[in-house]
Amino acid sequence: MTAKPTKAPKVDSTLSKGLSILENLAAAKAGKGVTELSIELGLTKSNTFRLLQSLASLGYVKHLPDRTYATTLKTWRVGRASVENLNLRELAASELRHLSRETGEAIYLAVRENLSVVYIDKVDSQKPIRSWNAIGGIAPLHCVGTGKAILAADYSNLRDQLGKTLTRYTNKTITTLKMLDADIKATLSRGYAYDTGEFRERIVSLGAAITLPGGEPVGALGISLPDINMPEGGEAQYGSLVAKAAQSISAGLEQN
Amino acid sequence: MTAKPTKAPKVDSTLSKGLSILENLAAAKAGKGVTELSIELGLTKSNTFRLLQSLASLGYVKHLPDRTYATTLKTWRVGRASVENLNLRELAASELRHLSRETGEAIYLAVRENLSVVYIDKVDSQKPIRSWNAIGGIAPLHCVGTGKAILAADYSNLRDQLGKTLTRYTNKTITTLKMLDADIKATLSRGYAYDTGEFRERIVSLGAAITLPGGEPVGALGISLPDINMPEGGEAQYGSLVAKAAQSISAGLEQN
DNA sequence: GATACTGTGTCAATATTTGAAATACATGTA
DNA sequence: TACATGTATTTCAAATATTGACACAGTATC
Repeated sequence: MTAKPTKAPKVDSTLSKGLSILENLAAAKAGKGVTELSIELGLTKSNTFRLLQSLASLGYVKHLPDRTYATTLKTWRVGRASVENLNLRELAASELRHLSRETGEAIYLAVRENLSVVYIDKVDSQKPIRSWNAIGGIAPLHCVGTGKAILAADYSNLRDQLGKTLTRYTNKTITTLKMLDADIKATLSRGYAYDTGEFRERIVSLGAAITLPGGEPVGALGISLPDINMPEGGEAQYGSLVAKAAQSISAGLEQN
Repeated sequence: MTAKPTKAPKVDSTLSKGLSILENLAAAKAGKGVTELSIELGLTKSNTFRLLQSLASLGYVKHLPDRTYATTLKTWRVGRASVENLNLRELAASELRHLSRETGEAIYLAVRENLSVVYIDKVDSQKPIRSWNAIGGIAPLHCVGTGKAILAADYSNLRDQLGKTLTRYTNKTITTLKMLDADIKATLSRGYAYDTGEFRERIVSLGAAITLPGGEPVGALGISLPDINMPEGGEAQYGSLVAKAAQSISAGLEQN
């Protein structure tokens, strides 16, 4: 599926296995034993054991008293360092709060990663009925507000990377490039992207891209809410709010 | 320094080198080239190159157009996941027991959920007259010890999410942001939060936040008791007890 | 105390990783 | 344009580091 079409990957197997253990452990609620891990990952027990030893020596996992293994916070620290150097979060923080205050809905800061957006920061909704997405969560580029905003900002490049048909998530999802072309055009003329429930049933979102001086998108802001929370004329209102906020951050980048 | 005194470490070198590249790249402000990396890490260029290829195939680093390599957000997501599954209860269990032994009062472990704290663990009071709260119960952030401690640890973010006026529960409840500002300031200087009966009439509580190395709060410890149980000078005594316990858990996180 | 699981250690076979050196590419300089 | 210098890639044979099978050691369960 993620096969590189032109090149043979040729990944170092030790590294690959070690990282897959780390991923598995990081995603686990509780520690796991050698046998359990080896089965899940399709490795031999000895191999799994040795890799765990190595990861433990390196400080990435720890050996719990109940003889299971779990990730340490080193994993977290390494990852955290990498987003800190992308100081978008800092730059966007005040606008996130502003949007939250204005709308009371969930506000997201997202960046693109391949054909998805990754949420790198958010402010939770203050309303009882709310949409939910964890920081670190991902969503497909072609069906959420933030994603479509980024897409629109770099469409000539990104369009070709999308497959011929787009994965459907709801009955509102845009699944053909032709339909997407029209939607992107509308997005550009409006100044914000509008997702009418194309990823999650009944969850709508508005998004606007944060761009570098040259116009290259580095991320996007989004407002996400259950459709029943949407007030009369909310689309235009929230849309222009998010667009203005994104513009303001983009302007801040200029003087960097 | 971290040498295992009894055992030979015997770490898989490929894994070790790969992770050190990842660490180095994550800590870097900008992308780095093969040569630069190989020199910094004391590896040969070929070796570095191959490992970078592998990491790229696995999605942990990306090859930028300027021929340098930088970490992707995958690194961050893996780490983030590990924090979300942090088993706070286990880590905090011994401190909960310790606080219970020292004070005999009800001890709580809480995490934030939007503008409330949720109690995820507790040790019941051993005294006949006691306060009570179920595991899974919630309380507003702005009026209990655990909540105010968390608030204080991330005030710049959380302050704006609070409404203009705060819900009143007792005649002690802090209901304006201005008053809250002052209380948070006092909390920070003391090292623990003090609730004088602001949520439940005549139930006071002390709280201190458990924080990640960066300072981000992941939860809080609290002691809750009927005011008539409070001994002479109990505020400072219990306050510093809970603060010390929370610090100890936080410190435990560091060296993970 | 036997059974059936786990986790941990050993070791030879060999597949995998490695470093040196050759090559390609980019950029700058005359 | 040719040349020089600095990168990034590729190749490939050598050998080391990794691997899986198996043996062993704990623990829990019956």
